Amino acid sequence: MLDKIVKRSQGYQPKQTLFTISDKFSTLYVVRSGSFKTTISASNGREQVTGFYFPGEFIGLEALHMPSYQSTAVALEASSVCALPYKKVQALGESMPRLQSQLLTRLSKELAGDKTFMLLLGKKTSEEKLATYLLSLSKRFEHRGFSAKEFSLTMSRSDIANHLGLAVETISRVFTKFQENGLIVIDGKTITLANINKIQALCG
Amino acid sequence: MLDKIVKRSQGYQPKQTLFTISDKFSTLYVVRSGSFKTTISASNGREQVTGFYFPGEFIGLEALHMPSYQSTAVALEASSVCALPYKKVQALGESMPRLQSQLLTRLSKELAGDKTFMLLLGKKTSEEKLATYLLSLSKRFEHRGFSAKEFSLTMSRSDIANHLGLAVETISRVFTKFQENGLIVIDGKTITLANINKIQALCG
DNA sequence: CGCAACCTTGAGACAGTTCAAAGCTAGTGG
DNA sequence: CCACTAGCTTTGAACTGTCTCAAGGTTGCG
Repeated sequence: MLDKIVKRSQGYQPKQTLFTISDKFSTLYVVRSGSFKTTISASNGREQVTGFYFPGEFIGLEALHMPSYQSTAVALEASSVCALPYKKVQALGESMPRLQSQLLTRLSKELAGDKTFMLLLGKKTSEEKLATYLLSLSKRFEHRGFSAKEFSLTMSRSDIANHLGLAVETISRVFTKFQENGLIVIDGKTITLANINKIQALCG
Repeated sequence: MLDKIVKRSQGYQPKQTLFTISDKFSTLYVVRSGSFKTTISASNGREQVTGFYFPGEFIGLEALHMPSYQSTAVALEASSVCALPYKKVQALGESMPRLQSQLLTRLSKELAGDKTFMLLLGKKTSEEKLATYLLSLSKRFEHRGFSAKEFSLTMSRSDIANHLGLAVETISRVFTKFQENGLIVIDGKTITLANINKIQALCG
């Protein structure tokens, strides 16, 4: 269905920018391969990682009907995307309510996810935060047909820490503790969830 | 436009529930008068206030195309809403792309707001949090044609604290400090922003 | 008017931060 | 193919913003 409006499928290098807050909004992106992070920043330079995006997921939904993007999106590794020029999506949507409906579904799911994430940021301890985060990644990968137990952490410790509202050092310590307790095994960028039940129990 | 699908306009008492997480999703609500809060809760009983809603604002958007609501909505004062049965919204949307477009806009704005809120929860100090919150309320009221400087805090200190990821005691202390520094004046439930520039400067 | 819920203030405790330094890893060019 | 460097990660130790606990004030409803 979307084939008709995919403008191009483009490659990105690690740290390459997909769009910036100051860019005019024109295009929705769907991750084809690799992974991305989105960030927003406060006036004083502090940054918040607002999300990570994997194959099949939409980037830029929060900018729909806005003059410009509301965040900055950056590739975490060698990645590629499908670009959906929004004008075409909209034009096609007029005759295909299903398409708009698809978008509504994606948006409301991301919204629901963000509300859940507020609970994490506002109420959880560092261990609960990391446990919840790892499990959420696991479920997303599983949903897309990948292993729920073993996957690659393409984002840096610092990105994870920032996203979860913690200092890098804290994340590092919790990773170490989880490993000592046999919950996970880390080998380079690859993490294995050795005891998903125990991780689940730690989520709070 | 929406007149055709408004099912009823109903009144709610303080603390009365609009919907619960366990309720089947069927209806979108638009606040007509008063105010509401939405919350989600963790398995262990901890709760997070995910948002406050004032006249003209939609409640329940994150449940679109979901089997059930994703949060609980409760009236903060005597309030009323317009109920939009989603089936009718959807049916009408087929022939009126504008309507779906309206929904997309609302959703993406709420999404953008939530991303900004992550920055607050993850990176700001207690003073920055409260300053940002007060200013955000001020802008929302101004946008709807009410005073930007003086309005009623219909939610409890405890709701504010919870929403901002702080303890009630901390919020109380910051309110006191802001008052001592001449930033605000509080009289019962009414707050006056005495020095918006200074508050703005504190937002971080 | 009296009770229950809410708000404020104080003092001590602690989770997570900051600062500092050493270990590791991956990418680059000779 | 190895040596070198820059950036990332880990670990330790001291510090601090916010929380928790406790108690006294205030508000508003019935």
